[in-house]
Formats: sequence, structure tokens, C-alpha cells
Amino acid sequence: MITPHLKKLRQIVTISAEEERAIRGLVSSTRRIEADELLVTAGEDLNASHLLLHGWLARSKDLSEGECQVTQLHVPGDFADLHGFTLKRVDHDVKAMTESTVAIVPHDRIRSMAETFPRLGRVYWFLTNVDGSMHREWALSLGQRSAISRMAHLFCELFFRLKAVGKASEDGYDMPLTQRELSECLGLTVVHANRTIQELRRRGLIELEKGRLTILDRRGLHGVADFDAAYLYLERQDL
Amino acid sequence: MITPHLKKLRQIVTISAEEERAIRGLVSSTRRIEADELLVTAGEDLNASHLLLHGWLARSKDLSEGECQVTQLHVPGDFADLHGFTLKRVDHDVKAMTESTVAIVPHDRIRSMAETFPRLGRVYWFLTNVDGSMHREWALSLGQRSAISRMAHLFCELFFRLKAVGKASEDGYDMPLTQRELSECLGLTVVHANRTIQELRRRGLIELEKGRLTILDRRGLHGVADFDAAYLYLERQDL
DNA sequence: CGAAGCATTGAAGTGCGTCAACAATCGTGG
DNA sequence: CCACGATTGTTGACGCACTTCAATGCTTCG
Repeated sequence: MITPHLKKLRQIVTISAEEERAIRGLVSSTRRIEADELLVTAGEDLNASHLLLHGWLARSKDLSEGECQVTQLHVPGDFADLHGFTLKRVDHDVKAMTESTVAIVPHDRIRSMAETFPRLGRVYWFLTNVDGSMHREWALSLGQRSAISRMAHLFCELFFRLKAVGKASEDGYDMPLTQRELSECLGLTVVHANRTIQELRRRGLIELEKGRLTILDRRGLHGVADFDAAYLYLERQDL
Repeated sequence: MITPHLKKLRQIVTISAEEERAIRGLVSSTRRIEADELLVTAGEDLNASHLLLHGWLARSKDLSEGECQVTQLHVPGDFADLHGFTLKRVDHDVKAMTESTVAIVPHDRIRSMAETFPRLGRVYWFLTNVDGSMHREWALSLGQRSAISRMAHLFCELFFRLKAVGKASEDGYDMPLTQRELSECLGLTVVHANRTIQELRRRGLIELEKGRLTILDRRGLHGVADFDAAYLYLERQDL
């Protein structure tokens, strides 16, 4: 059930059988949510975090006038709001981009796991710090990259992250986001997101249709994006 | 010496005498660095983190063409790279905006402190999660706010953060950043940053000269910024 | 006193936004 | 199975916020 999460962890650190039991013991129950449903609302009190088992989620923030910015996307194996363990209330919404299933992880279980297995505590601290690293890369995108470079960069990031949980093939992956949702990740209008995708197609870098992204020229896409996967910290860590 | 840091912590949680000793024991030495010097370089291996005692630092990332984005500013009391404790190598530079003094905190000391005082471990985990929250707010700024709103928002954020360590007065604070550095925080060109500051002045919201920011109309500045301090998590926490 | 960095200004350009219409696709119910 | 409305994708015309380039004064400091 939490297989993608364990798969992701095991690429970073070795997990003993005992630790695996502790991790599996974190989950109290699961919950299914529909596309567009809010899983967490900004400001609400939390006593559990959500581990994504199936589907895609997004963290998003709104301005009072209604403009929406997605600050991170989540794919299976990700914790959508592990930082809620220490923050208790979170500064953003978590919404479902597709119909999804999440595992509910009560905070008191994380706490006792971290006290029993300090190394696992550091592993989960590490995961929230990788979230921070992704946020910084997105800030770099939003502040300095052009629309086409931002779009390319997002496609590259998702490719690496999905590959890490076995959800990408060599040439692409299933992409359930609409152009509106992509535009909310990239700080663009829908219209310009559309033109940007067309330009990526025209340059022969990608194909995107019927919920599937095909990367035709990975080298070229990385070039446009100025992409370097180091900020994802996918390789083995000593924690 | 680490007074601003303890002052900041004590607004969040109560610190016992024993815990205070542990915190003071984190510091192995101090280091002074000149303005514009790099304290940490993206990708280098770290075995210590840096607690800022005096001065201002910035986390910044560059594109290969040279465009620079500052992803966070640091004021006294902040850890500039506490996330390096778990990441080991960091995805950004840390550079000095002014002449500064930092305390060197070896990672093995953080580790043993977190194992001896699990609650302090959570407090420091919390601090890195607040960094994440600030990153998300900056992403919202960069993606959705106009230039003037972004600038106003940054001034508001710094006011609250400096007040928390006793470095702001009721009407403003010392602002050592040049317009170029401000523009790097906000994803603007220097020229437009200049025009944006002038517009804030013209509206009677701020004064800015000789390294001092005076907030003439806090209500008005918050309005332009669409500012809500909740994302800074400055109030008391139960950790 | 001169050089270097910083702030300011003007003029012109452009990447992306806005508005509006239409086409394609999808989900749903009859 | 088709009809229907709703959502999503696409296109064109036009506008504007911000950029670019270039020049000038202002400050600081050796």
C-alpha cells in the first residue's frame, strides 16, 4: 500500500525490517478524495499528515483577489504536508488534482517513531528539507526563467520524480494536469501556457495529448530548462 | 552572543536552563565575513551549519546565463543553512549582504543535541519548515503579485522578522540592501525596482534613504502587499 | 580628486496578459 | 446510442507591466 513511499525511501537510505515495520505502523487509515476536493485548508489545525498513495495533489496559495499559485506538486510516495507535523497549521491548501488516495499519518505516531528511531526522524526531516529545495528551484523559475524555460523545467522535474517511484517510462509519463493547472504552477495565464506548450511542440521537444506527456528530446528539454536534478536529492544519503 | 537566536526561540517555545546550555553548546567557533563574500557555495559538502549573529545574509541561486535569484534573506538569529544538517550539500549559495558574523555549528553537535533533547530536535525541524513556508510565500509573490506588491510584501516581512529579534523600531528598520539586491529578491530589474520604490514613496507608504527604511503607513503597506504574517509562525508553538 | 558603485531618468522594445470568440473533447442523462 | 452542456484547448487582436539600453548625477572612499 505504501509501496511507492518505501521505494522512494530505499533509494535514499537503507531501511531495516524493523524500521520498515515502524514506517508501516505510521498509517492509521486511508482516505479517498475526488478531483478538485480540498484535503487540507490553509490555517486549519492538523494532527495528522497525508502520505499520497495514488493520484496527484498540489499545495496552493491564493491572493485575496483570487489569483492562485501552486507551490508544489505531489505524486505517489510523497508526503503532502509532513511539515504540518511541526507547523501544526499549514500556510497553504492541499488540493487533489486527480481522484486520489492518501494514507492518514497521525502526528503522535511520527513523534514516537522519531524518538524510537532517531535516524528515521532525520530521514523525514530530510524529506521536508528537499521540499524546501524544490521551493527554491521554483522561486528561481518564477523569478528568472522565461515561460518556455519554466514549462520545460517543470516537465523535467516531474520526469525525475515520477521515475523515482516507477511511474515514468523512458520516453515520458502520464500527465493528468490541465493547462489551467499547469499555468497555476508556473505563474502564467492559461492562454500563455497554451502558447508555450505549442512552442515546445513546435521545437520538437515534447508531445502532450490525452493525458500523456512524451519527451521527444530529453537533452533539448534540459537545455531549454537549464535543468540540473541535483536539487531533488534523489541519490543515496548518509543520514 | 547567540542572544538574538535565543530571543527568537523563546518567542516560540519555552527553553529550560538545561536546554539553553545545550543550545549554547552547539557553537564551536565564530567567523567574520566581509560583504559580498560567499559563506557557502552551492554543491559543496557541509559538516556544519551557520547561525547568523550579526549582519545580513542571503540564499541565492543562479541560472547558467548568470541571472541571480535570492530565495531568502537572513537577519540575526536565523540559521542560514540549518537544512544542510540533513541535506549535507546545499542547492544554493549563501552570501553576505553586509559584513557579518556567524557562529559555526557542527552537524554532529546538532545530531547529539536532537537525540538528547528530542523536543529541541523538533524545534529545529520546525525552523526549517518555517523557511519552507517563507519560500512558498515568495513563490506566491513571484508568481502572482505585481512589482509594487512584491516590494511592499518584502518590506512587511522584514519588519516582522526584525521586530522578533529586537532590530526594528515602531516606524521602520535599518535596510542595508542596495536596489540591485532588492531586485534580485523580487525577480525584477534594478531599473524597475527603482521605479517601484519611487511609487511606494509617492504613495506616502515608505521612506527609504541612507540605509534606513521608514514605514509611513503600515496599514497601507499591508494593503498593497496583501500581507498576512501567519506564514512566519512567530507566535507560540506547542512542539 | 578621481574612480567605482549606486540611484535616477528617458525612450523604446517585448514577453506575457487580457478579452473575446470558437473548436474540440468529455461526461452525463435521456 | 446520441444529444447536450460544461470543461478544456486554441486562436487572434490588442494592451501593458516590465525590460533593455543608455546616459547622467550622486555618493563614497581610497
